[in-house]
Amino acid sequence: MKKMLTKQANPESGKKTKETVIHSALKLFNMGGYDGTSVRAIAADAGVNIALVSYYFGGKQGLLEYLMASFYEGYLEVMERAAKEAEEKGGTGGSRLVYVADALIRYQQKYLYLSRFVHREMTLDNQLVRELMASYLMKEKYLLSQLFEQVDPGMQNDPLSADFAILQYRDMIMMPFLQPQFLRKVFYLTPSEPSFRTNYLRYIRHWAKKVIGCASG
Amino acid sequence: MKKMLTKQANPESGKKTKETVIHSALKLFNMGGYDGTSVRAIAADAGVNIALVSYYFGGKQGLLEYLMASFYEGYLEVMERAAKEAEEKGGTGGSRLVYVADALIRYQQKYLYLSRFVHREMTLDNQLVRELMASYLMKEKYLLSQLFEQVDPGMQNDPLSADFAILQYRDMIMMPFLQPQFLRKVFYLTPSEPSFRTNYLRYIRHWAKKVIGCASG
Amino acid sequence: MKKMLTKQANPESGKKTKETVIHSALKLFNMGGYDGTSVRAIAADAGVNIALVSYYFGGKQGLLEYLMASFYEGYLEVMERAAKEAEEKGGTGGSRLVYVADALIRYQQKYLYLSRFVHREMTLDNQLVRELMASYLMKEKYLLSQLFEQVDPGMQNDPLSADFAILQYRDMIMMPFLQPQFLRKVFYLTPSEPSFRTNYLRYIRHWAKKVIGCASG
Amino acid sequence: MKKMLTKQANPESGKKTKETVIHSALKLFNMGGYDGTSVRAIAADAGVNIALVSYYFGGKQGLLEYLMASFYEGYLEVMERAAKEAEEKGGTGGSRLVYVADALIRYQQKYLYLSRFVHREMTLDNQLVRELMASYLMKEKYLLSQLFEQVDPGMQNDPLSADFAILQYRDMIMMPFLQPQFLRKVFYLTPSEPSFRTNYLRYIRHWAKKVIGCASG
DNA sequence: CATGAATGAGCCTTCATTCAT
DNA sequence: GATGAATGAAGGCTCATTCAT
Repeated sequence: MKKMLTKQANPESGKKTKETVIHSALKLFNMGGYDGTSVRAIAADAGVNIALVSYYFGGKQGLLEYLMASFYEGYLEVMERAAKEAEEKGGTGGSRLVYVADALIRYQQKYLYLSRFVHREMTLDNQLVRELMASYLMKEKYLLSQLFEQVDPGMQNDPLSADFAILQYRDMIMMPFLQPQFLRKVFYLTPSEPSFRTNYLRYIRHWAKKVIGCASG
Repeated sequence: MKKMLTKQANPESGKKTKETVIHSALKLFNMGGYDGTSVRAIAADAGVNIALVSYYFGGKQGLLEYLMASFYEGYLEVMERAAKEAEEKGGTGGSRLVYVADALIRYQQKYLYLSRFVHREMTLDNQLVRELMASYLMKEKYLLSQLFEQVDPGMQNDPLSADFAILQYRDMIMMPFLQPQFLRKVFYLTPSEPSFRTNYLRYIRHWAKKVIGCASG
Repeated sequence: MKKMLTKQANPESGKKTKETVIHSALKLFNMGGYDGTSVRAIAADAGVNIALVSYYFGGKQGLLEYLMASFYEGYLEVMERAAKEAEEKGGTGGSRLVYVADALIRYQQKYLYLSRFVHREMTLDNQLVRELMASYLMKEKYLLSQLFEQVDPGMQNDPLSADFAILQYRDMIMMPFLQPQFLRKVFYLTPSEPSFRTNYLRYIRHWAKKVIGCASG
Repeated sequence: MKKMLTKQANPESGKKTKETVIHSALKLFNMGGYDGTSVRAIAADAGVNIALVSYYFGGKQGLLEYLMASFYEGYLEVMERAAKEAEEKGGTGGSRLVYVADALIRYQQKYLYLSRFVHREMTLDNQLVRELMASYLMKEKYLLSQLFEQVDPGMQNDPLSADFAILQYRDMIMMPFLQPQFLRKVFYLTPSEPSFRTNYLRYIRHWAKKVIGCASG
């Protein structure tokens, strides 16, 4: 009797439940961080059984790794493709930077919680982060370097400045998503809105033209 | 025998022990984050009794609040004083930005662990962060706005761009300390070294001249 | 090997384990009191995991409230039913008092540990006790008053004396269970034995006849 | 400087502080019980240093034993003297019971907190209680038996009834002090007030006359 | 596929006490 | 006589996970 009520046969629950868990996890991770969020809380928020997290992802750590990998694989893929497309389209170096930034901002807007969570978690200094840095972030740097090489070969005179520019470019793209509530409360900016992207890209174009020293097309 | 080692008469213990605890806490918080670090681990690292954390700070949460407040009070004080000094010294607007950045980078280099920890913890979205944002970050924004008003009155035509510039300036100053191991592993930069400050300030000067559009003096 | 012993498949565990915990709790509470007994000790005595107390009762306090409520609900139900039955049976007023006392003594003999524990805990002066007093003990007083009204309307001349009689009646019923080891060690009486009830009821009958002033039938 | 404020030279503090501690201890013990009250809370309530409890009484347990012994020594002394005085005064047996009850109620009214605390703590079943029972309560029973022997030699026919009468007499005397807040909230009686003693003694006189079967003079 | 009882480890906090001052 | 820093032990509770169903 009781079982029939709780253990309802849900033919499509398999995939759906998993996504519900992920959604709840991201929501709570963004409030309390990974370590500050319990599997219990996630399951409760998702309205599913506690054991399911272990069941689906092989434990809390598995969920973390799944999320990190998901983000970076998508992120790097977007970056790679956008860079290629920008190259094919031609245009000035600055326009290429803006094009890639646009794609990455779209991606992060699409996966708002995920992006923020991953960016924050990557500021820790533990083994998992080191491993992810050794793979994903190395590739990210490689892609960025390639992008900037094409963009501004003249800057190679001051390699350090070039690095700083790359760093700032990267930072500019992720910053609004790492600290959305700061932008919202202090600057009344809402990184999740489409209009934000438009406005921010204008600034990035300005930045590219001035700092990198090339027209943005 | 063992007692003689642990319960030694230490006339200056009071303050010293407290600082030892703080040092260990920051060290471990930087590796595992606040929630990922246990009071036990802190006490063990500091070589003191577990109960002391509650004894001195009124609990783990009290330690957190103490650290957050310590950082921001110092940080804002440095920013305020540097802004005033820069103004008194005269010079172009760009030079003022560089001067303030210099002071803040020095401050963060001095409190390396603390800075990084606070910056990361502020990306969470819980009540404590909201409270701190309502006080400290509001004042930070106020100081930054004042600084930029003096610097570049002409930028007011595009208020949004001005906000983005302020945001980027702020971000530029704290980014190396939020992600030091990323800079180290991926870009071979060491934010803790004095030479880093010198090099980075050169870039900031460049940035100020180009993006803000004023000579750096 | 060890796992096979501890994590045995026990189809009826759910209820059984809970009762084991309750039994151990009452046993230990009677020796050391509520505050003097640790959850660890209860779990150890019951041979179950410590976490189960929180799992089943929502914490130590929850266990306390569960026990208190369990006792009083049963106690008041017995009192109410016995009073009604005594009324239906007719008989003198004194016989009604004896009938109700009999039922309540039986109840307390059945739940020996529980009765003693609850009686003692109710002598404290904290919020929980005040809440329980506001509900259960008010009803108890109401039932007793009704019982005595029927029994001895003539006593209303001295309402204070009537109150004292009620109090003494109530006290007479619970006293042997609040201080069993005192009765045992000092008076060689064993409240848990059936013979005790028989003898004690004889005294109660005597008391009713003399103090209340009505034959006991 | 600071020391002068906190460590004031108090010439009479020695004895006064000790009594302050006792007073605070009893106050808190009555609310939360012995195990439910921490030494810290007592010291805080008394406004003295935490270490003083260990210093004065040799630990929390020492304080407990001190209080228990204090109560029973006074209680038994009062009972013994009152019994002797009642005998010297002559009068009926019932008047003797009332006289002794009067003295004991006065004593408990004088040491309200202490009485209640001791009565409750004696309902536990631990080693300390057993020890105290072996000495003090045995003597109490001896005194009571003597008192009742003189009072009602005829009751010896039913020795069990005599025991029950003694028990009820004893219980009648201590009950109002074991459960004062019950009397107050449920019956609007205030055992601490002088008028309560007067009224209650009238009932006791009634009880003695009827139950024990001797005039109260 | 999904459940929930049960576990062992660990969490943070508070305990009563000690000791040098 | 009195203090307060410091301790080791224990407190209640929550953690992520497992396993039989």
